[in-house]
Amino acid sequence: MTYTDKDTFYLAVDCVIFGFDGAQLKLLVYQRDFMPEQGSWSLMGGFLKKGENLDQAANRVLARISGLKDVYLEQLSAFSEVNRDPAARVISIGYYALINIADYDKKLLDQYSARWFALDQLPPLIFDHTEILEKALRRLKRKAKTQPIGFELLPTQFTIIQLRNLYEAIYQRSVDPANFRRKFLSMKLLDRLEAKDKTSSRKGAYLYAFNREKYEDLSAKGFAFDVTGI
Amino acid sequence: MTYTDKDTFYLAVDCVIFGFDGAQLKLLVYQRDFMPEQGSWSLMGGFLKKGENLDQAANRVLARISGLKDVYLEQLSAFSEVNRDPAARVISIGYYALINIADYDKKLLDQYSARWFALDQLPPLIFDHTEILEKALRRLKRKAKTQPIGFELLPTQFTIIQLRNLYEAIYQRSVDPANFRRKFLSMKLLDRLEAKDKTSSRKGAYLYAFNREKYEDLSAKGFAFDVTGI
DNA sequence: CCAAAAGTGTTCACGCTACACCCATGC
DNA sequence: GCATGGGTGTAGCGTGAACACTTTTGG
Repeated sequence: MTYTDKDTFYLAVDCVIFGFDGAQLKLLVYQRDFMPEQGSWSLMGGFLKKGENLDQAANRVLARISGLKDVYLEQLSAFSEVNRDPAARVISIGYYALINIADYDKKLLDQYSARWFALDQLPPLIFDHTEILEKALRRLKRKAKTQPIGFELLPTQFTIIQLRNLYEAIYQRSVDPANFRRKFLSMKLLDRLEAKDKTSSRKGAYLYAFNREKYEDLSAKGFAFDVTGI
Repeated sequence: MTYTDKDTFYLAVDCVIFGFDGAQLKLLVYQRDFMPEQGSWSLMGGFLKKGENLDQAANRVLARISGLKDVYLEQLSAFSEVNRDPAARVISIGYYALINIADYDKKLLDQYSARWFALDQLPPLIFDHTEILEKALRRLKRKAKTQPIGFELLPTQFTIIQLRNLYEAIYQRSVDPANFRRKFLSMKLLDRLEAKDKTSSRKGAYLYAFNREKYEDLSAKGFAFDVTGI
């Protein structure tokens, strides 16, 4: 071995898992079943194994608690304070995931003592997990303006109003319905479907679907998704 | 130890070091003096030690090759492909630094077989260092629009034209002089000095200094640095 | 017909863009 | 006085913000 005089470290991944219930942005956390801090609320995490890279480790951890694969998952950054985990020197790589909360298998909640919390009702989290969450939130707020990642949090069919509710939840402020609608439809990335959602009005609201192929096409031609001015 | 059944890993930091010579954005790289890939061009890097966090390790590495402290340094992300370093499993945390190239101690170039390269004249880099560089460039391009980090690459006194040259170098495109000047001065973060720089014209161009105190003040009051529309 | 939610139109102000123009200075 | 780069003025266009307005439907 070439680097035998160098130190080695435990490496963990911790996942900030976001979901959207139609009104609020929510976070999936669980109660640790091992020491230290057994019983305290924690982000879903796990240790990196020799044969895998960090993205693979994060996907493995996410699949375990959510039952989901092919989920939007993005690396945040490394958290390395010397005493962040009192039990041992562990460097953690933060990730955040966006999942459609309706796809989530509720049976897993009991199995892992997990719970969805609204962001303003979160219990205290262990270690530096609140810091990881804050980084995830900042990243989500930034990315949602310039990448079409909001759709990851919605069902495949959704109304413009639901989409607006999502953006209002992410940015914690109200958004003008008329301008939001125009802004999004002007990008021509949403296909209007025949069906209407009549659960919240007599008139009914058209359902739309995000046309990812069209987005990829336009992106290749220099188009930039942008809803900075909503 | 609590996690004794878990794997451990070497952890490295690799620094993308940017400088600006007045016309071009440049990158400081060096020739490795140890195996593997001895003699190949590489980002400046080093291994994390037990008693320090990643930011400290990156600053240590940077101080060694540049002789500089208190340099702008920001974490990019983790690079963890299983075979990225053929000699051993090493997870690297990428960083990028912005330094005033005039402050740089040229004596260190020989000492470390280091060299400044223009971005379009870079030699091949080892491992995944080109990927780290690309991430650094994307980050720099994004950040320079919304944070006053460009000044880190300039002397404390500079003309508006020099500042514009820097932005043109970062974004690889020409920028309208009139609009750039107005945009920057409208933020009122630059103090105009008495002195003029007469090296490139008879008339002379006023020197300016970035007023960081004013920036901090305004930021606290909700002001957002923004040159997106240059 | 009415209430309520979905969806459209219209005006205004501001900021980016482009480019014409003026200014200061050394030779 | 004129060439050269530094610096200012300004008209036009596009877009976000605000809010009034029309549409649709079940009761």
